[in-house]
Amino acid sequence: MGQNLTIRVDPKGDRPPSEQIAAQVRFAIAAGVLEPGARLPSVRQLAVEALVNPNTVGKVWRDLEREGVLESRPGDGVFVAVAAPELCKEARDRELTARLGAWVNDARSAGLEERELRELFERALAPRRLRRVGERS
Amino acid sequence: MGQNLTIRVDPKGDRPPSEQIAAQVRFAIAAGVLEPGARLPSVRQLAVEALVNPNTVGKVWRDLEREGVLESRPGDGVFVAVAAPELCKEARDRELTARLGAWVNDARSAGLEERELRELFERALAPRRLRRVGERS
DNA sequence: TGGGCCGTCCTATCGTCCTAGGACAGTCGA
DNA sequence: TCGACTGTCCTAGGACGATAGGACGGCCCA
Repeated sequence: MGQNLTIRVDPKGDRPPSEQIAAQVRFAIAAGVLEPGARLPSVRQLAVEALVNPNTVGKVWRDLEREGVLESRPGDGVFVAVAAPELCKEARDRELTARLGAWVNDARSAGLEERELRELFERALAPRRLRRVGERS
Repeated sequence: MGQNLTIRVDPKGDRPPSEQIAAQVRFAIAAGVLEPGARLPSVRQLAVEALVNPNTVGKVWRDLEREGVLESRPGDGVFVAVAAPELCKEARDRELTARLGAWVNDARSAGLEERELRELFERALAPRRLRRVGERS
């Protein structure tokens, strides 16, 4: 594994580009795609790839450094910190739990029963796959 | 059932107040809390309750009228349209499906296995115990 | 040593959304 | 008819984030 990282930004998304980039970097580290010591793309390079302003990328690098996820060496580049995987896994679990909790909350307030929640969940897990009877969970 | 409607707005939420109000109204209609013909609170009254500007509420009422969910009678009030439940149930299912799909997508890209997704889901349905994802007991 | 890349910082500008306050016409009941 | 309500519309302003462009010093290597 290592420097295989592609950042995709939707400028019209409901979350600002800087947050989208930060989330994707954190998830890549949590997933092990980016390991401690790995070099991240330069602000100018990623800005071209993701079609955003270099300042936007720079802001993300600085924010993530303050979190302890990245390590910036001016004149050299930014790198994944040693403690990053731990931090990112925690942040990932926190965020995914919160989002799913909000989803369940909203779905219930919209009048859906638990059975319907499970149905939607199974469909989300296998959107284009027919469920097989007795499939092992 | 009927006029039992409380709107809660988080001014610091990631979604703007107008969308929060619109979503809650749509969900209430889909859930049957608001039935066709029911009167909604006036822009000024709801603005006080939800701590937002009357213009913000007015914008929501107008947007929902363009969707066919509400019916505005100037000088009288706004009311739930006849076709609203159908529209809102469709919108609800569409939104919940999209959000859950994005969640599954994100969780997978963050390195979580299907088993862990199911764990998180079960915990979100019944948040009794607190245990980290993938932690061995 | 010089050139090229690196992150950082600064100011200014733009767009979007909500806020603010006022003005208007329609509706209803006393 | 009058007054109190209703939704609608208008302009102005502020908060926030992204954008734009430039300038600075650090690092590496030919």
